[in-house]
Amino acid sequence: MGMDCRKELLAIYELLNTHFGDLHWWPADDPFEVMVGAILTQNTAWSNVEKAIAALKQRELLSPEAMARIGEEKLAEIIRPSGYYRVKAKRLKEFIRFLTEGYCGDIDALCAESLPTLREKLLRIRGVGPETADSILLYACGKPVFISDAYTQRILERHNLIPEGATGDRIRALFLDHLPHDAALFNQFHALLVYTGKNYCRKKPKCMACPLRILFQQRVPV
DNA sequence: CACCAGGCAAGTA
DNA sequence: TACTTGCATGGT
Repeated sequence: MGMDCRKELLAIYELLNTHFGDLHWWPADDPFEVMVGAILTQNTAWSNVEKAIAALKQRELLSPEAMARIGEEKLAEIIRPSGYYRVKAKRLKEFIRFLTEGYCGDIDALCAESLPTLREKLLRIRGVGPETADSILLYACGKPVFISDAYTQRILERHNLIPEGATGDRIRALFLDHLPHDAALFNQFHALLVYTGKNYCRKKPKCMACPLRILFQQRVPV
């Protein structure tokens, strides 16, 4: 990334935002659904998560109280379409225990915590890593955090904006250090990067044909 | 058929 | 610290 990081990042944002418009993410009816979705979508296509969410809704299990009551094995079968269903049932249970024991299942009480405190607490839960924690913080609680994910890394690497193999922490710090801490900005920025990232394949050769290559190189110095 | 998807934890060296 | 592996369904 060049010397004026802020300008380059904002240039990318403006470019994508103008091109794709407001994507209004996260797709969910309420904050608890965001939290569940954040766990279910780990390394999984969102279309599969939708099936699991629908199954939970149909059984009226999409609340902290209901999900606390149901058995882990039973829960696993219901979320089966989302993949890794035994692991994810355990992770959901861990999260519910955290929410119940720490906040009596009260989402507002959870979100009332300060950003740094809540982030640390979320990261201590088995099954909640940086991306899941940040997704919950931003999209469920409205906290101003930037979410770094596989797409963010791939896009920035592919356009030589960051060195190869940069960690998620470094990438997140890049955005946090150079952009205003604005939840609305981070919300839309991450949405745009995920939306854009779907056009990128893992391996470079194929990706070089991606339609957004031109778009980036017109405006973004490398 | 192969490859991939909005990760994470546990094990190994 | 820095890799490797298991976890699993569903779409292209």
